[in-house]
Amino acid sequence: MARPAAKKLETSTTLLEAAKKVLRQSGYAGLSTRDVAAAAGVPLSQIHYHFGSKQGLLLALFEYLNGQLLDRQDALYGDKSLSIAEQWDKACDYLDEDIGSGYVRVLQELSAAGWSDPEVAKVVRDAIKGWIDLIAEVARRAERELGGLGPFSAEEVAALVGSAFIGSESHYLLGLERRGVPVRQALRRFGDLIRIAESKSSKR
Amino acid sequence: MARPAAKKLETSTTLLEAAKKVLRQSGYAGLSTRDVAAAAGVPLSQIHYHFGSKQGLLLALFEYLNGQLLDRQDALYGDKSLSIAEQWDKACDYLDEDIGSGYVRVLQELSAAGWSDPEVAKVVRDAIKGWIDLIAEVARRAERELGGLGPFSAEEVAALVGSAFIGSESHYLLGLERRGVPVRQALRRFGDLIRIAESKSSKR
DNA sequence: GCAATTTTCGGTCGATCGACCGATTTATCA
DNA sequence: TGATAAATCGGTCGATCGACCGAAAATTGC
Repeated sequence: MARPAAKKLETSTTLLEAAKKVLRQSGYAGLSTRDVAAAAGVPLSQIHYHFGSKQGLLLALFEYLNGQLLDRQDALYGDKSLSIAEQWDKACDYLDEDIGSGYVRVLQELSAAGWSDPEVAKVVRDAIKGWIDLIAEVARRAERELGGLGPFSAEEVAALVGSAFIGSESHYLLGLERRGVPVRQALRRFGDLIRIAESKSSKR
Repeated sequence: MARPAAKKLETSTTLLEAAKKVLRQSGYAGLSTRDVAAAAGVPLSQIHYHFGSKQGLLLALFEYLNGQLLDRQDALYGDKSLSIAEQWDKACDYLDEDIGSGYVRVLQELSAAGWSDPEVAKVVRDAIKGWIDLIAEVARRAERELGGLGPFSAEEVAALVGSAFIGSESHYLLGLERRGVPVRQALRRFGDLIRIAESKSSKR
């Protein structure tokens, strides 16, 4: 019954890191508690002791990873000295970084797991909703500074940008980029569009 | 011998339809050969007889569904009487239709399965690559008729549009739309942008 | 009508899964 | 130090998985 919070940093954190590693390598379908325990070098029963269940481990993993990213996000969107185009470029840098670290794979796997598991869906959805809200804020700033967003509302721009990034991740994981589809290049090009709009509005 | 002659449907087709149904309801993680066989009303061993393995069933399922969609796609992109904005609207209609029929769920589940399974990835990737190539053609047409695509190449536009649609599907499956993120509404709004560009170019 | 082939069927195998248990060790604090 | 709780450990349970088998039935070709 005892379900302590991560007090002894060692084992529970080791398990989360191991779960991340296994999820990167084998995906959600190939993720077994035994694999995670083996990767962590601890007995199987430790998973249920620390996280209660396999699902508990996954939810804890997502919050663990998301916590690592929150500071980064706040730093990006809180820095008012950056132009919107510079913020966009930075977001693209983050995507490259997250692909390299394997976080994208984990996020997409958990997202897919959410399609079947309402509890997982809630956690992932809330996180992505948070990101989209941040994007909407930037879009509202762009609306003010650049003079409108064409036919789009700020919320619609945020939904589109969020979809484009998530879809790009999916395409990348499928290997489309290596097959000639310029996924990330196209995302970065969008920064040029913002730059054009910014130079127009500054000349006004 | 009063056997129902009307229900002489091929067993393999029955199995594919059953697999589609199970995949819609339980996702890839919850897809077992026994569930499929039960949903189809045939013995388990029929799956391995007709498709060799579980993976063989999945690959056949994707090609089965994709074949149903190919005619529709060709009809959309082959109809030169439609304006680009009308083509966009129709694509949005198709998305609604595919969400309703459950095809989106199946496609996304198979796509996710491809992240771990190279053979599944190849089939899904080739199909999506085909769609993106079609979009690129439309983008080239837009480039000619509307006078350029801003900083984007046709291939980049295709990559962005493809990502946006796939990402929208993922967001929809997560339930983000019901939480106030205007996913499909934003996609449709993009048609307005095309209409603006078309009216400008016609006035030229 | 008969032989060859295709298809259907029930049953079972070995492997793996998540979960759980009791016993043992380690850490915490009076 | 001794008592109490937290944490670790090996082992095992029932369930489910994909795959496979040989026999039976249906279909096809001659």
